[in-house]
Amino acid sequence: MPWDTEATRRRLLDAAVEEFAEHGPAGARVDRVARSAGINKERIYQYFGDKEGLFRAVLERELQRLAAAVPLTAEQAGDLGDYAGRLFDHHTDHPHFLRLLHWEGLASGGEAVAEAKRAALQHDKVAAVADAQRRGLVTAAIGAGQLLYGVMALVDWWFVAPHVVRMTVGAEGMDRATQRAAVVELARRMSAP
Amino acid sequence: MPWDTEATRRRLLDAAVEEFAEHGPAGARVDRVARSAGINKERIYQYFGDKEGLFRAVLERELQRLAAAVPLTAEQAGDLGDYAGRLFDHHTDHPHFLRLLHWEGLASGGEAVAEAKRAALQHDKVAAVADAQRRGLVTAAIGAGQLLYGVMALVDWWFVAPHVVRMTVGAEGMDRATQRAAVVELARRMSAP
DNA sequence: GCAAACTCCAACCATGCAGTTGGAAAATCG
DNA sequence: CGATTTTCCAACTGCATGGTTGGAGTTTGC
Repeated sequence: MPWDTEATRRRLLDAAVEEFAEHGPAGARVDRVARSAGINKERIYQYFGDKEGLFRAVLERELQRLAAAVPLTAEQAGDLGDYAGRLFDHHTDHPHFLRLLHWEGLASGGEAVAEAKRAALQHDKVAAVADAQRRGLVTAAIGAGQLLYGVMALVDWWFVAPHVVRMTVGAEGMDRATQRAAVVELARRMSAP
Repeated sequence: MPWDTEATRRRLLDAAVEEFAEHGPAGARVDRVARSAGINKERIYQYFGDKEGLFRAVLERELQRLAAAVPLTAEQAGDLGDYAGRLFDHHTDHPHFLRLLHWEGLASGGEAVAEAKRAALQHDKVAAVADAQRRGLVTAAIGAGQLLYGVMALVDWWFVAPHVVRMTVGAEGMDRATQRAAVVELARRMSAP
């Protein structure tokens, strides 16, 4: 039977996403990742260097997926409510990502994973919003960066602070459809010209 | 020299706030808390039971401080932009709290610290917003709970995902005054009738 | 077909860390 | 003052965990 190193890698990453999303960089256990992937622990160190390297690899893969799944072109920037909805949907389908992102934000003090690349990507989105502002589709009362910030904040918080949400809107307000509608509406109102 | 157990307790809590805010429940080191407080580690276990107990004590104290510092009465709920600004100011002055809150959200799966008490407090705020809606000061197009959610999300994200913010608005957009103005404006637009 | 290079694993190691213990100094109570 | 209780601490323990090693099986290049 031939080696399938790519599959080994992927299985490790799949297990690692779960583990890191659940427990964060500090709480994650390398042994658990290996066991859950059915691969020997030593492979992790061979492929990814150390625990932090594994975390970076995991996060980069998820970042790539998000960027591919939820674009924001100049056309699309005209309706930020729609963008908020699409973002919300992606996070609903891939609940790991936002947790990873916020573990990263809380844990890492210095430079972010793939900072330059991500900054460039964000910059493009801000430019798209600025374009929509110029065309009068979106309010120009606030900076484009700040508007984009607002949309991200509105979408993300459900996933990042679910316990506060629960205490605020109650169990009945935790329904995904209701949340989605609220986010879209809030984003629209925020960005209306 | 007489004992001052209250001071011991307080010094431990002060050191623990720093430690937990910086490293989170999993990354925090009990030894470090004790050393930084200049108190023996064993005291922590005597006073707070275990590491988790210490975390709970820390969080409860900060929650109390926030509740006292940034109220939301029915009168005040008429201007959610103002509330957002006050909230922003408190978090700027006490940067530990939001980090603790989000470590809690990410780490703990089950019940939140002092859940019942906090839920009641949030409920009061939601009621205040609902009242403002009835008086026509705030939009009724969205539920009161969802509106409050929006304000919290807008305010908190600066502190919780600073790395993403940095990549989005650039170093020049990280200025506190600019951020505050943006939050207030966004909250106003969101909640305008 | 054989040697070098690569994949994989079980067992091992060192250390960092949450939690404990035994006892000394200080306060309290009679 | 003496007995008892409480505060405090240095030193210890046991274990979980990140990271390593030596070697056996597998593929590839010549």
